[in-house]
Amino acid sequence: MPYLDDLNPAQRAAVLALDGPVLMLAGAGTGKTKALTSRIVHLLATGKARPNEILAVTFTNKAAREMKERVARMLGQSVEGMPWMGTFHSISVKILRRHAELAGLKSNFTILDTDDQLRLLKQLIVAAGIDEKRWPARMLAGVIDSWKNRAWTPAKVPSSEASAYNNRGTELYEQYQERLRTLNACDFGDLLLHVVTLFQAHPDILAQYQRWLRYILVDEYQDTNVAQYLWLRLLAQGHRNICCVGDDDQSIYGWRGAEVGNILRFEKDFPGAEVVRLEQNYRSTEHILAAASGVIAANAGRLGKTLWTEAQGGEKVRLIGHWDGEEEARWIGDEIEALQRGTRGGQPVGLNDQAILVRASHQMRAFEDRFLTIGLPYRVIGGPRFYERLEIRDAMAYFRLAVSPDDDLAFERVVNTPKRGLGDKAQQDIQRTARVSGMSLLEGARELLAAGGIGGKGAGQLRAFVAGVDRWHAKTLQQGHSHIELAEQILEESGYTAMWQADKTPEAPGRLENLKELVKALEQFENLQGFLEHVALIMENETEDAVEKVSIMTLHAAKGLEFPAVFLPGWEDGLFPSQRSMDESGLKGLEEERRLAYVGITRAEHLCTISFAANRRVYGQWQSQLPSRFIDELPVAHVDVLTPPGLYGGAYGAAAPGGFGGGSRIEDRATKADVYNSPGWRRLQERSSQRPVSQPRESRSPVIDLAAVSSFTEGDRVFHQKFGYGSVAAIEGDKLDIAFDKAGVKKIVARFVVAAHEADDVPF
DNA sequence: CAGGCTGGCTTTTTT
DNA sequence: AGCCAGCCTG
Repeated sequence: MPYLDDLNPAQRAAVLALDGPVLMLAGAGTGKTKALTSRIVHLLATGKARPNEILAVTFTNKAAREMKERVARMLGQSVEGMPWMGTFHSISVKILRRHAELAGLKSNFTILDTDDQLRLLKQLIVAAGIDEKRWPARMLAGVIDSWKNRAWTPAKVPSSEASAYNNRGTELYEQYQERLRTLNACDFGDLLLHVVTLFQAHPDILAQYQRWLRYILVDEYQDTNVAQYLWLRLLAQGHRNICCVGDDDQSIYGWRGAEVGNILRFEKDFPGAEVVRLEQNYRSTEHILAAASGVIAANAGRLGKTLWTEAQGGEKVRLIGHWDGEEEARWIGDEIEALQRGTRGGQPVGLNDQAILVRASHQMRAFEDRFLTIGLPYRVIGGPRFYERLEIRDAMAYFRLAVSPDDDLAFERVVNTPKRGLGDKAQQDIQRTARVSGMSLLEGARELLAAGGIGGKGAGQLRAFVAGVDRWHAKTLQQGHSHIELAEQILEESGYTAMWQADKTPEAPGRLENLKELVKALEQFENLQGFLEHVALIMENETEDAVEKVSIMTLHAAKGLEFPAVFLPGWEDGLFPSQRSMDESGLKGLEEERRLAYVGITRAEHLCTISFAANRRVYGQWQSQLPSRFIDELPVAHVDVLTPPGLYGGAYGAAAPGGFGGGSRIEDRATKADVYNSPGWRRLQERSSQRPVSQPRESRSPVIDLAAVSSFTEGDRVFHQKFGYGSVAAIEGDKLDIAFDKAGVKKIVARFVVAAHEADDVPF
């Protein structure tokens, strides 16, 4: 078994314990995925299970894909034969399609995304005569989601929740479920919920799956919610061969229903469970690990793990304070360039190997602005995703309508997009006609037209729209017709493409580009149906870039990733830990924030730089900030303080041995006199005075595109990917001051913009 | 029906 | 400060 030789003792123990319940506590960077995949390979190699008898569950498609690839690589063959490897949701859909009728659905039910869900709820809210302003649909969606996360059907919502959504929550939840059933649709929460209720109501079906799925593996167990927990427990009750992998210290999704409790009480749920701890870290230096451990140690109720590494030395975690957020961004930009060139000492660090991890996405802006100015390539991870974009959702609605003409939500979305002269009045008439006759909106429209119930110009256009849907639908039923051509035809004939071609806003060219990409994505599918099914569950858009870029993302988005150099800006109380988190969830919230800090630090392999600013604009108001309480928890021995003494912040650095602060209570930091007289603070001062704050660097930008510099003159019209159209107001070397039509004046490096006329003819 | 104005909100996000 | 939704006006 060559794959076993590759493992350390703990990993091997986790792989060899095939039977019975196993909890694999895998710290950051301890080779968790390796152990997990080896375990699957071992199950197959020992003949304990056949490929279709292993249930391997992850949260994200990305994790599922990664697992598939790694197992395939280790086996030297594809994993086509492992149908039960996927996300909770994709596996649930598979189960639910088979038994849809038992959940009151047809097996071709559609899966609604958040947007559809919200529009539906809005309708119910209006119908119930509730002021949507005071009681927003988002709130109701949140309430219903949290109930579904707890596996509560409308009947099971406890009376203690009766006050939810102005006392109308339960009632609306019931109506919503009713509506979904009529539409033959599910939201994401339903996928899990229906499977759980199905298993509970039909022991025979459950037993069948229990018999089938002899071995169960679960990744990121600390992120499971109650519904997922029940889902797993029901399935695992058969053979009790369940292996859950997770790290309680990395549980950061409590706010969306994840229960750390699930992992904490695993041993109670599964008596006799074997617990294996993976603690040898292969990712980070000892200083980085020590810093992370120092912070997380402040959390109570941990299962407890101590990461260690054989790696010696390395750089300490760096800590620096700045005057404000802009200076912080400037300094980090300089540091990144210095690392890239290798002028900071040590090997050059490529931009792909550097990341900035922020608490909240609005923090990204300062960095984007700065990087645009200095021409530092960056990529933002986790922005709006491809399939969530307006134009993609519109196009998808057209496709849905072609496939199922009775899809009312799709009908509503596009009946007047592009504008067909069908305003509120016309649409309400259609709705009413449909409701009265108990038909779909499309049929309602048809009937209304026949009855002459639609006025003047709208009538002709609606007739054309209905005829279009009929035509497209007929084509989806024909064999041998190219679905790609059909898609193009739909976008063309509906006037949707033309709508964007006529649009002169800066986003229009990009949207046309996206539509082209959408059509291209169809190539990988047999037909439109297959494509729609895929998109409902797999909302992702991973683009591999040829150009090296720094990554900017939230701490949440960074989980599971690693980078040689990591910057953690904005470590200020209120921002990180987030005030809102503490207000809403108290100590629990604070502890989750602390785990977020732990996740952040442990992303770093070699260099981790934490920073904070003394002043920051919050909602447009300048505020003076205190350094994060987490900074007090960093062990002094593993941190280099780069901040000039007495300058900014200044509140960190009390005398307690081993840490910067004596505690995390605000009162502690208020006694500044003590702090400044303390040995700890003097030590900090001595250390930081030995080094310049940041070495002066020769001025920046390795690559200057001379062609770009010379090709603009003042007054030129230009186009920028993010800011749209504008005119050149001033030129300074390779930098342009551009007055954007929408975004105001910005300083931008010339190679980031194109002449406006070039942007105009993006072909479609 | 467009376009402009005002008022309210503002953490994290996968499926 | 900036974004969005809803409202009013032309």
